Amino acid sequence: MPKPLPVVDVDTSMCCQPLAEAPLTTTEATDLARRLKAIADPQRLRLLSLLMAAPDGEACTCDLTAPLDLSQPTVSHHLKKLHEVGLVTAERRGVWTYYRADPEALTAVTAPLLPKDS
Amino acid sequence: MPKPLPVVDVDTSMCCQPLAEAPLTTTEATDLARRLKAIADPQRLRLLSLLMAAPDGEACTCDLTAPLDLSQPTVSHHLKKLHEVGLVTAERRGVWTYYRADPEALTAVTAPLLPKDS
DNA sequence: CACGCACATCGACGTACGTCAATGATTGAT
DNA sequence: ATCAATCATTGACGTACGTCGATGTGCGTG
Repeated sequence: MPKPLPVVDVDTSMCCQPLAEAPLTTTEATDLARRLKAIADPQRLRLLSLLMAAPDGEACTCDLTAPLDLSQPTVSHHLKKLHEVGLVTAERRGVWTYYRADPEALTAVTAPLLPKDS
Repeated sequence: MPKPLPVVDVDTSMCCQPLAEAPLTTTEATDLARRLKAIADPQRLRLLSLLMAAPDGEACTCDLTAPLDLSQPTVSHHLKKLHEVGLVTAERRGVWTYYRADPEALTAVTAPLLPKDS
């Protein structure tokens, strides 16, 4: 049999005491989820790691299609997704567009998830 | 006109030098993306924050439907998603199921995204 | 045993996502 | 001006996601 639970006033409308104020508002959660969705993809994670491991920390689109084994439009699409949330920067140099991962934007995504910022 | 780019051997098949080895393998990226997808949702982020801010760090399903303004099946679905990747623990006590956020699992998700672990 | 409560599962719906082939846009070179 | 190369955009396809109502499951009470 299960352990006896600390009964308080179960037969009322409220089964437990109300929760404390949540530290994340609706808009905060929406914005954070938007950035998290951008990196919550295997190919985009590999994309970021490829950029960070690249010489001079940058790479053009044509460099990324082969190691990811994806078509050029797909890589362009992923880079756009990452760019929209500010996780990568884009710089056009001649025919090529060089992408670069933004470390500060990455830490800004992980910061709200850490236990406490005391 | 754009700046003159450092030409090396552009007219060959390879436009640039190949990238350095990526620190993320395909399986690593897939696994990390799976856990990131679990938290890349506004409601699940609010769910986690509600759990962490709750008294004793735990709450049952019935406590979470009202502050999230979601139906009970939807909350149950989100809790299952978080449970599948180990971000929350579930403990049945009587009629209620008490959920609790796992701080170590959260830091394990953010760890690979931080700049360097030197 | 029968009833009520909390929770999980199922089925369905609309929407968003990941991917590609085809096409358009822009740049540098001939 | 024409051409080739890189990249972005479009349209389409299958799949997965978020949400709900309805239903099933398990537990505690009378």
